[in-house]
Amino acid sequence: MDPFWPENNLPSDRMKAVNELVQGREFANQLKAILNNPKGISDDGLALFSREDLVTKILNSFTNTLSILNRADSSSGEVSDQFPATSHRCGGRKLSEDSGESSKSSTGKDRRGCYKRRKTAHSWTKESSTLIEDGFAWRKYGQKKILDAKYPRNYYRCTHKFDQGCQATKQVQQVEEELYSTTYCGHHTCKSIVKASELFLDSADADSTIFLSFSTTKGEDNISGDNLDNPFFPSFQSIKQENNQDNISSNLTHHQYSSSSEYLVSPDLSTFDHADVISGVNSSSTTASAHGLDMGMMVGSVSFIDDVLQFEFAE
DNA sequence: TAGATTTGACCAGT
DNA sequence: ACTGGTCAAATCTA
Repeated sequence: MDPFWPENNLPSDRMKAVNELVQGREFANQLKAILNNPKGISDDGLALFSREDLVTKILNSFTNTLSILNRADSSSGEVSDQFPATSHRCGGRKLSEDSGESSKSSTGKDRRGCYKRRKTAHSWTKESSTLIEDGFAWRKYGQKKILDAKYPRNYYRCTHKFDQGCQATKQVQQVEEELYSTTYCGHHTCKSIVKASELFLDSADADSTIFLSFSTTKGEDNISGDNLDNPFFPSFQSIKQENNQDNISSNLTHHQYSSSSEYLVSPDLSTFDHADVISGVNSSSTTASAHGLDMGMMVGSVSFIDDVLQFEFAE
């Protein structure tokens, strides 16, 4: 029997899940077509679909599929770490070990500690001198004194963890008086990703400078050879805004990524270990250019056209 | 009063 | 055994 699809699941659920995946594949194909077109413009000169829209659609497809699978999963009385969307609350824990026999639980209905620690998900670390507003809604769920650390570490999860099954988390560690290290784990699959996009799109006004970091460094272990020639493969990593363009070098935030950023239209196949250089920004046309200095040269430009990010790269 | 934060306990990984 | 990640009751706040 298929362990992922027990006998008592409704066939309609299976069909819904399949349909969601088929739809997601279709969106992914459209995205691939766009990525194969360096300018994101079709032959007739018209702009293709918004990449961000497609990414959102694909993520929604996954979220919906997970929800369906979760429903099916809970109805089967099993729990799965693969499908943690909305019922990630102790359902499958071996409660008999604790609830019935353990005397550790003070109330007898204490459910704390009911969790499965996630294996190392995609994560990336960002350091900055201030706490960063990244546009996502975070809920603090823990604070921990870390050995040899001067300050406690704060743990945040996405506010939409339970209503949308978003598994994104972040840890904020104050390293020094004015230095914070934020580690993001997992990607947002919630609607707030739109909010984040709007956040930086809206703020791309003429008075601000947009800093973009690119890297052409290959990942360690999960590069697919087929993608190496894709000009979007080493997609841009981060966006930082500063009001004073004179401070480009001093204000650059250094990022270390092991997967792509939330804003990216990226096949999520590369890893990054170096954020490189911003060359210049033309704020009047909201076009930015950037290049990586070491490991293979990459020059690219990014512009906002009708709220759609347009990428252009040249080797 | 609902949602967010605090905080001690629990548990997984090493 | 120890450390760090997560849970959930208690508490806070808008």
